[in-house]
Amino acid sequence: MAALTMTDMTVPSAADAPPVAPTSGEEGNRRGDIIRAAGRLFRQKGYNGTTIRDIADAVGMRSGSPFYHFKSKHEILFTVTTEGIEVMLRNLEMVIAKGQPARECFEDCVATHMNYLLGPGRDFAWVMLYESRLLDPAERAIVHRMSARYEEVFSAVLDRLQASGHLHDASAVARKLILGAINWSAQWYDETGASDPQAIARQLCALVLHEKN
Amino acid sequence: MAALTMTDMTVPSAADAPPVAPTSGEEGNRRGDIIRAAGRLFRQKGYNGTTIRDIADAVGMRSGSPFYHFKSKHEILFTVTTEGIEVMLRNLEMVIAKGQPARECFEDCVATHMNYLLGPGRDFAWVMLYESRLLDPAERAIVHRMSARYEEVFSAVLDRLQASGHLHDASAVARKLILGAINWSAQWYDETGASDPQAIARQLCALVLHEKN
DNA sequence: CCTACCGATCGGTAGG
DNA sequence: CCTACCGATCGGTAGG
Repeated sequence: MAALTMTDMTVPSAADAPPVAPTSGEEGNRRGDIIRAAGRLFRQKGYNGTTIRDIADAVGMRSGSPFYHFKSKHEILFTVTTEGIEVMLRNLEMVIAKGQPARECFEDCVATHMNYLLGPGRDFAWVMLYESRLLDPAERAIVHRMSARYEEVFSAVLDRLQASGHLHDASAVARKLILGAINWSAQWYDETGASDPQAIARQLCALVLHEKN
Repeated sequence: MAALTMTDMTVPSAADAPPVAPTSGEEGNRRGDIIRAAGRLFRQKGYNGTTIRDIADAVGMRSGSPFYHFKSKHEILFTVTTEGIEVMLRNLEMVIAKGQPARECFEDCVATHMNYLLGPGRDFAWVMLYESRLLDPAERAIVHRMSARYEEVFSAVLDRLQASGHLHDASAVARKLILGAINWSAQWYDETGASDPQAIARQLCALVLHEKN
């Protein structure tokens, strides 16, 4: 479960060069390449519809080579999935640490969630949402625990929203409904080239919140 | 695209008995058996994670026999998918035909949608929502057209809701957000044994609507 | 709807 | 990270 921190990868020094020259003219971190390619393919064709050969092709490897970096296809799925939740949870906690008023905090949380979901986290978040159920029970339990942690934190935001009179219902069902509206956007964002994530987040807030001016 | 009408299947007369005696002691419609078993398996393990042998086993056939009823595995997926949308669209149009006031109509639509999604349509609706993207482009286009038709009808309901002052935003994005909150319930309904579909529908309405008493 | 089967493909490994 | 390969499984078919 070690964070992949692919987000903050910077240009590595020449000393990091792998022992064997990479196929492309790039630097290192072939492991990260595999994860990113796998994420994209898993989203497009599903986990079971993607072969190790697809992934290897996408990063310019031969079919046996991904197993030098991961011990199984399942481990690739697990890594993509946890990358997805970890980033989302980290983002959420950073927003909350700002200590904004309830309403501003909520809108910021939603916007941040959507910015990742529809932007850089497109593949990772999608795989977490729709493919992680194909993991083994033990792995799925870990993922489930992390998702539960996310909801727990999000729940506190909703509680404050209710206390400030902006939200009437902060129950578990209401929380699921709101998160559903948010997460579902990954399904339709592409086809409607319309709004940006930020704007969608604002519309969601307006839909659910009661203004107190 | 012919409706399967598995919903209104009743006890067939003895004259409908298949030429070859079925393995189990039951009546007919092995095709319907296959569709139902496939729906359940596709939801549990995904389309690509389900084999023809899984489906055949589930209905007590040998692995080659499903191809007597369907010309390919894809055709099974397509049939399950269209069954899902057709029923949902039919249900929606029946509710609208009642001619209720905007607010009552909306709540009825949501409740009906959720009753099918979380009840008898669990497998069909799930496959439509999450597995139909694995269809061929041509088949997917048909499914997409039917979903668009559903949204179109649903959109008219939202427009009336806006006209009556119960909803501020009836835009395409708002529609997607509302449908997302509804559809996402299929993801969490099982684990939280709490509310029934009806109650969830009511909470969704309260969350989104402005009361005008 | 069964028997018997096929060609293709898949995840994964040994050995370097 | 490549070469070369394996056993298992898969969707689908011929013929009855």
